[in-house]
Amino acid sequence: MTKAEETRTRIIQQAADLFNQQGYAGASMSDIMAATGLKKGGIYNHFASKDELAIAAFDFALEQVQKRYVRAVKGKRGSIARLKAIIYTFATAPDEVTVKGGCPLLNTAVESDDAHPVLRERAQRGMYQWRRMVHKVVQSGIDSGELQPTVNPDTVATILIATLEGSLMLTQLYGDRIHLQRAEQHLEQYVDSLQHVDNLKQQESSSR
Amino acid sequence: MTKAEETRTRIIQQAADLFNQQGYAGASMSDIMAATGLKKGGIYNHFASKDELAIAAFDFALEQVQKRYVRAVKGKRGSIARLKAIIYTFATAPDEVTVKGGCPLLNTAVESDDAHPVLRERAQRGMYQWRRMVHKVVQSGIDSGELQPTVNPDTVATILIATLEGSLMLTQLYGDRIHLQRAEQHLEQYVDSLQHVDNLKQQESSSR
DNA sequence: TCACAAAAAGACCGATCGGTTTGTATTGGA
DNA sequence: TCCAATACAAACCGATCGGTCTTTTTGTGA
Repeated sequence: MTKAEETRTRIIQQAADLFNQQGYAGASMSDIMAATGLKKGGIYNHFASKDELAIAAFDFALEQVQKRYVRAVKGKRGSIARLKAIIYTFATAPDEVTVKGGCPLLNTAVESDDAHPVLRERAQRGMYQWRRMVHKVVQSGIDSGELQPTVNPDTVATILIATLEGSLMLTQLYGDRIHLQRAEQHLEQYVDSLQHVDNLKQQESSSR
Repeated sequence: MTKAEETRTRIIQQAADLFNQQGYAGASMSDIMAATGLKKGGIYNHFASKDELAIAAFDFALEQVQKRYVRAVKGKRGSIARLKAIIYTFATAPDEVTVKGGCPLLNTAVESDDAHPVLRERAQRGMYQWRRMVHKVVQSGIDSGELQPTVNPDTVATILIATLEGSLMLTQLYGDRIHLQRAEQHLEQYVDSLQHVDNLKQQESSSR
């Protein structure tokens, strides 16, 4: 990696933190200059505009987050175990050093309600990928007979993501992890309730 | 109501919409001038600063939202019915004309993650009041024997609010109410599961 | 090692930010 | 009805916004 590429990624990392914490409108180029230690010329040499940097920063932040889930799911077998791995991964996200300021998907989705259609579309796509991941895990569980055939994968995805994102918001608002922990426990029960009755005999053997 | 008071509340209403849609940092005084049709002098005659207006707008938006819940809960008897009324009230919030741009609590909580401590504290207090409302309904249900004594009111509050707020975020992100509807259905089942076993015989009679 | 391309600094730009001041309608009570 | 209070408009303010351009510094391949 050449020096220029190093600088570019350094800018992206710092900007990702700032945008995630203060929002796109709330973080100024001056803030990014202060965080990176670079002057305007240095930054605009790598990015044509604030928009371009914001998009690169969002993509970076999302990639960091997604990597954790792919890793967590790969390490488990069975859809129940994988769903629980996703829940656990989200619940322990605040411990990670990756990107500060909470879930970039939630933050961007809420801020770009109205303004900034490009970021909004980015958030939609990122959320869709997450939904699809949950969907696939659930569907394979149904196909293998591990989950009840009446389970709706789309509904599971909505409930899982909504509860996790909502409880993360509460945890961040109060600076108290209890909300995320309650959601984690509740969702584990919920996931267990999707289990096919024939498989219930083995239920107590599952753990992290 | 004198003319001045009328103007003041008109500014607050318009500003509440703008701040809720674009965020505190994203909505400028010029935006508010354009929305109200007033010039700077006209606005600053009623509010000392953008901050003061933002706080007044948040308080107004929150009050509008809270009124709906108080009304919904008052119209029902029994904790199960009341919890379902809260869920239904939230799920149908997008239909209301009150304040545009989603839940002011969620928006403010997410944006004021880091910046703007005053609004953050306002959001904390507003969220606390909502949590307390759910808590009281659950507690009274436990006391009356309608709900299982092992139910934790704090946990119910967290799950309810997190799932609703999270699914609202999804609904807003995609412009699709299906997420809010799934959350509504899921939470109704969840609320039913809190019911004391002795009362299960009457369960099918409950509705909106 | 040297020369050249690329990276970063620094000065500068118009527009817009939140906010103030001063002048002018408008309102409402006597 | 008239006048004082006040609501509002209009012009103005320094600071900061995102962005450009020129100059200087720095990294790098021949």
